[in-house]
Amino acid sequence: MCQGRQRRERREVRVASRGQGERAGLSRGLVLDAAVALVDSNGLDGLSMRKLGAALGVEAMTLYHYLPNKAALLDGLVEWVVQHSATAPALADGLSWDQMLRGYAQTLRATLLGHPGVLPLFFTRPAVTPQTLKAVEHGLRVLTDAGFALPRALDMINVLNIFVVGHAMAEAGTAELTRRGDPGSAAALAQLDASDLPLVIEAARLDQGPDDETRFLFGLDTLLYGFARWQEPQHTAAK
Amino acid sequence: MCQGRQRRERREVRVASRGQGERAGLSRGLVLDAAVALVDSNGLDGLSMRKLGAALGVEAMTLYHYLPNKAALLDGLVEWVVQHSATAPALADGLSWDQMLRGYAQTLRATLLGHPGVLPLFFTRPAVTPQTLKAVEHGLRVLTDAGFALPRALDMINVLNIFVVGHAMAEAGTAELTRRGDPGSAAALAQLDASDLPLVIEAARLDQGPDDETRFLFGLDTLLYGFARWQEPQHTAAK
DNA sequence: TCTTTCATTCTTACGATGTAAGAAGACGAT
DNA sequence: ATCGTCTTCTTACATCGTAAGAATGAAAGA
Repeated sequence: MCQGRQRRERREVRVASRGQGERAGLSRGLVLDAAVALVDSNGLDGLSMRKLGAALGVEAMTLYHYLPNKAALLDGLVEWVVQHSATAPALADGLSWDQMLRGYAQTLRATLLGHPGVLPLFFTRPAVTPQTLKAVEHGLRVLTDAGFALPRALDMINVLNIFVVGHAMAEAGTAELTRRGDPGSAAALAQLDASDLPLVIEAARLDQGPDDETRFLFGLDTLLYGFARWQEPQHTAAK
Repeated sequence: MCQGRQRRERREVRVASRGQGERAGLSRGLVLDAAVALVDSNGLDGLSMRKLGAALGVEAMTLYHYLPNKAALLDGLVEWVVQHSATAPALADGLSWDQMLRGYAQTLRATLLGHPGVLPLFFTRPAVTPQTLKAVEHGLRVLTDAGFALPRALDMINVLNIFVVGHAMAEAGTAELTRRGDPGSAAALAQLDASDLPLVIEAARLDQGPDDETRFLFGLDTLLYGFARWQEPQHTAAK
């Protein structure tokens, strides 16, 4: 195994230690796996080419054989998360259009929250993969079959996506803030005249119970209820 | 340009040229003004302490007299945008609850799109300032007066905020993508079997007309229509 | 077997970044 | 003048993405 002679300095024994000149047996997939793991445990800021290389037992420049640059690595993270998302529930047949959208939204939220570090990338790197297009196609079919006009159906999917990603982002953002002390809001609140904000304070007091998921479901149900308005009546009963 | 014409200029020829040892007359406000201008023209990536210093005719380290670190600078950007937002329309009296929320959402969207580079910061840096709390208080009062339960009203404001910020972010994100070529989606689309996605293709063909604002208003109206469901009937006619 | 080729990995180096530490200049008060 | 204080600059360090090219080892042709 570790046949490395000590011509050079002795390397620290790490997970992926190799002898001198030995190959690491990498691939784009393995690099992305390691990158996601790194981001999951250390956040996006903790992802650098050098650290990723170290996690794989390799120098940073080696990674450029599998990815042209760091932007491609970030694209790969989004792609990875999308491909590891469990889309099966939402693609099941026999669901009504609102059940389908509900399942889709909840699955997407769970997927995104499973990798909060990758989340911000979803805004600037639209994940247009065969898989996501298939999902959109399926969604459009269910919605048009249910009596929604095609452009309307696309708007609905678009709005729903924005809400889900935005809500997950907000959840992950506040979670990260509370994780490291949250110095800002306390100071700002302290210097305010509380008597000027009776409703805010009362609401904060009442609102300690509901968690993020409850709030998410409130928004989701609101959207679905609002969508129903656009369903054209002559199709409501059609298969 | 006209830089380095002399070793040390004593007269103030340009905005940012000072004699040796002369003071720059900075302040936190001026630093933030310059930072916003820099981000507006060069994007978030174009903002570095050195570049910001150069824009102000000062070395990078000088900025640390007005801000403890770069995170505080980013916080300041969010604060700046919030404080320069025109909240007046939404705070006008005599509006129905849905008119108020509509105006608020449209004003917020316009503000955010006015500084797209700052936008991503809104997710991780909740702008809890006296001004925003005042706006929330006003919103809660209008909504409770209109017959919404207080926790429900807070959820509504929360969901609306997420939708507006999320939508603005998506708009700014795709705008930036098209600004620099958008190589990804074309390649992905080309290698797909178009016949598998008839609805997606038809929708894309039909959807060339509506712009971002139309889509935004669709989502906004959907939310407002959905919110109305929670209005408790005994108050609908009050005040 | 030797040699050529090629994929993979490493070394070195450059410019840019955030910022710690402290020196140095300018100014108001004594 | 001397002092403190505010402001600015200088220098330096670790870390970042990555360009250029050398070194290694495996596979393939001679």
